[in-house]
Amino acid sequence: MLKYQKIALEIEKYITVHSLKQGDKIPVIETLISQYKVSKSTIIKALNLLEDKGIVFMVRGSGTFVRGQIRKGYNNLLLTQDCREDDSKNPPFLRKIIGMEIVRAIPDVATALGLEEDSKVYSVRYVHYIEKQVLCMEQVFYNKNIISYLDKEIASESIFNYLKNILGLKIGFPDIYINLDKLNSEEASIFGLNIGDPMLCKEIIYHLASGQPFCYSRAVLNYKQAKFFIKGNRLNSYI
Amino acid sequence: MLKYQKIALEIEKYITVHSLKQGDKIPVIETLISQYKVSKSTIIKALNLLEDKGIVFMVRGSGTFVRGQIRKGYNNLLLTQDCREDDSKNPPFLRKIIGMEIVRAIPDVATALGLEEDSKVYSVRYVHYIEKQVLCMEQVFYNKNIISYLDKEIASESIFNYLKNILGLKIGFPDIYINLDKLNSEEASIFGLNIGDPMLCKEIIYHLASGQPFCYSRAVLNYKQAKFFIKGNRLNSYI
DNA sequence: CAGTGGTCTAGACCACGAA
DNA sequence: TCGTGGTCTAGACCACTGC
Repeated sequence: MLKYQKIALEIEKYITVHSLKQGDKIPVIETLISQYKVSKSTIIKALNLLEDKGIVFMVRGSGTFVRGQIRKGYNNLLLTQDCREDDSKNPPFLRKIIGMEIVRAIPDVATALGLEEDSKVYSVRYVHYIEKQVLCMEQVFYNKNIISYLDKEIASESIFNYLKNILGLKIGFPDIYINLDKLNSEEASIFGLNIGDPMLCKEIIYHLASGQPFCYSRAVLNYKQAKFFIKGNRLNSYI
Repeated sequence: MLKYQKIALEIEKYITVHSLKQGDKIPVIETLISQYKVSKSTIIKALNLLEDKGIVFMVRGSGTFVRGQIRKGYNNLLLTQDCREDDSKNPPFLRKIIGMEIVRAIPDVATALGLEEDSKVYSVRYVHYIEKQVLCMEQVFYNKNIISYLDKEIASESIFNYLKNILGLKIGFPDIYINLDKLNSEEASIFGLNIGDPMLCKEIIYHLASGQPFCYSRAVLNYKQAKFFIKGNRLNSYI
C-alpha cells in the first residue's frame, strides 16, 4: 500500500475515533508532515484523496475540515452495483443468485462490452433483498474471453475480488447510466408492487485498467428504496 | 488560470481537433513536458484532472488514452441542476422563471441550509423545457444572509456567475440526492403525464468553499427525460 | 529491457483567511 | 501579518506493459 493511501486511511480512522463532525478541523499539514515524517506533497495527496471521497474539504488560508454526513437511508451511487451499503447502521443486505449460464450476447450486451453480436458471455442473475423485501433485480454479463472461468460459488462471493486476486486482472473505471421507467407485469410481481409503478434502471459498464470493458450490469430497483447520494467536489460545481 | 488547468484545457482541445476516439493514444508525458516546458508533476496533475473528468485514462507502462463517449440522450448527472446539457448536438434547452419571492424557511429548507426555521430565504421557481415539452420543475432556495440581493433579471441568467463575479463568493462542493416517487395531480398536469407516473427528484445542496451551505435546489423531472450518466474513476471501483 | 506512468522528496514561492 | 493550503520544480527511484 502506498504512503499517501495509508496516511489517508489513518486520517479517516482519526476522524472516526475522535467522532469528528461536519466543520471540525483536522491537524494542519505541517503537523501531519512531522507526524508521518513524509514530504508536504505526500500529505497533500492523501488529503486530496479524502477530499475526492467527500470526507474532508480543504480551505486555503484556513485549514482542512470534516465534511458532513449524509441523510439517513441514502446510499452512495458510485460505490457498488448494489442497492444499499452494508454497514452496521443499516438493516442487513442480502443477495441471492437465481441463475448463471453462458449465453450469446444480444446487441445491447455486445455493444456495452465491445463484442461482436452472439459472442459468448457469462450471465449471472441476482435478487437483492432488504429485510425480506425485494430491492433490486440485477443481471450481470461478463466477457468470456476475459473471464474464462466462473462458477456459482465464485459468483456468490465477491466476483471482483476473484478477478483481482485470482485472475490477476486490474479493475479500471465504470460508466454508470441511470434512467426511469414503469414496471412491467413480471417485475411488478417480483417486487410486490403494481404494474406501471416507477422503477429505476441502473446500468454499469466496468472497464479493466487497460480500458477494455469486461462487465455489464443492468439492475432494476424498487422505487421505494432507490435513494442515492453523491458527494460532489469542486469539479462538479461549474454551473 | 493555473498552468496545469491550462494544459488540461489544451489537451482537451487537442483531442477534439484531432477527433480522437475511445482508445486513441495521446502524447506521452515526456513529449508534453518538452512541449509545454513544465515539470513532470505539472503534466501529471493536468492529466489527472482530465482523468477525473472522465476524458482520458492512464495506463502505467503503456500510455494515456482517450476515454469513450457516452450514449446519446444521457446527461451528466454531476454537472448542473439542469436536466440536459445545452450543446449543439442536443435540441435547445430553455428555462423560464415562474416566480421569485422572499419566504420563511420550512424545516426541510432550514435543515438543508443549516438555518433556523423561519429564517428568510430567496425562493426561485423555474420550469425547464425541451422542445416545448416540460422537462423539469425546479425550486431553488438561497440563504438570504449570504446572498443579500437577488432580482428576476439576475435569476434568469447564471446566478452562480453573479455570486462568483459580483459578490465574490467562492463556490465549493455540492451534495446530491436522488430519489423516486409518483407524480401528484399538480405535477402530472404540468408535465402532461398521468397521476402516479414515475418521477425523479434531484436535490442538490451547494456549499461555499468555506463549507457553508448557501443554496438548496429541489427538482422534479419528467421520467422520460431523466437519463443520466456518470463517468466513474478508479475510486469508484472498489466493489 | 526499453518505454511509460506513478510515487516521493525538499524546498521555493504564491494565494487566501482570520485576526 | 501570520498561519495555512496550493502550485511548481528537478530529479531519484519504482512498477508495470509490451516487445
